[in-house]
Amino acid sequence: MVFFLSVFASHWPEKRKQRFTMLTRLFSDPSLLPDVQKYSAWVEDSDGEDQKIKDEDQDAQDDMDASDLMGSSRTHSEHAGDDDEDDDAEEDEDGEDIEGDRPKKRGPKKRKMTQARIERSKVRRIKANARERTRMHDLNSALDNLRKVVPCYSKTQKLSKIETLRLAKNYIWALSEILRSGKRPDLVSYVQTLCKGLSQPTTNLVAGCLQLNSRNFLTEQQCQDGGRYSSGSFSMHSYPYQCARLSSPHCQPGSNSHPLRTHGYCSTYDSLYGGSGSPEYNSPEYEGPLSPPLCINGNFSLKHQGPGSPENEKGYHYSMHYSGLPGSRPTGGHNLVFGSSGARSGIHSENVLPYHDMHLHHERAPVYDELNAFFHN
DNA sequence: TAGGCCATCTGGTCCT
DNA sequence: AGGACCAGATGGCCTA
Repeated sequence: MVFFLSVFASHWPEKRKQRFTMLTRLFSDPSLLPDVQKYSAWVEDSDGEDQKIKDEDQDAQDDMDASDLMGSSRTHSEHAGDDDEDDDAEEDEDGEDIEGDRPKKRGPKKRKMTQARIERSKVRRIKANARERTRMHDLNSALDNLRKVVPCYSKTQKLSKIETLRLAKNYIWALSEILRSGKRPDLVSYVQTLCKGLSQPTTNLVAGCLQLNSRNFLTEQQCQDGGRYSSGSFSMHSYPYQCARLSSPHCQPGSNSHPLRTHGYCSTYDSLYGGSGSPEYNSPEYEGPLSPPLCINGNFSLKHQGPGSPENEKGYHYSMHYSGLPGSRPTGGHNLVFGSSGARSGIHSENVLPYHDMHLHHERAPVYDELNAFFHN
């Protein structure tokens, strides 16, 4: 309390703010009533004329009605705000006193807070907190799933939420551009697109994941920041990328051959195009599947979700599918990377994981049939 | 130590 | 009345 007094006394605007917070908290917890009393005393001491707060605090002690405690704590917030307004009036308008004319309390008449109501309110608040936690956990779980399907997934060094969303947006954009143009993008443009709007660390990370020194493109990228994406973002350079084995050594669990494997990363582009990962890289920190388990024809899969996962519980489906041709081997639909055939792009069907390795339990979506048809034609 | 990120609590609002 | 969603506040943790 001494601390509060000293702080409040030395920082008046901050004091008002904290008083507001303090009020709302005090009034939301009857167990803090003693503090309410202290607070009231302090208000009297510090404000002198501010009798209103004290009176209302006393009311809180006497009545403790439900609206003060829970759902309609706004009433007290308003009063706190009113107090602020009064303070402002006292400070800014030098004594324009409207307090006397103002009714003490607005809105519907408050109902008496019985002990039972207090208890119900507490229980309601606890349940609401639990629901909110669950909701946020579900949200985070979904975000984790998103992290797994954007480039540069790592369990050990996760992208932040905002960066994950940005990268996902860019990733969708990049894939859309690929589908729209039907052309293989050059790596630089690909990375540029992925890194639009990302922070510098994430940009470096993505670039690193894609085995590209970010300095090679950062300047250009930054020049483009704030501008519109150009349809020419993906040019027609013929990079000799090949669709590496998605099970390539440096991306295999336990293989640890990628430099970024020190952070548990593996890149999509690297996987798809046969990055320069060299076998000497070793890291023991691989902890999960590559991100994303995707071939550029739009098929990707998520790690198998247990029956208890929120998505499964709620019947969500990530419709990433095996898209093999009828009668073909299951891997047939995966050997296309920015090209119309595996031969043309230097891809062979053995360069991708077997169907059962990559796609555990996904359904088939018409859109991917269309995409496959597009790439096959 | 400042700043970023995150989890949690909380109250408001809307809807059923 | 209660649940879902949202945003603000807060404190902890981590890193440059």
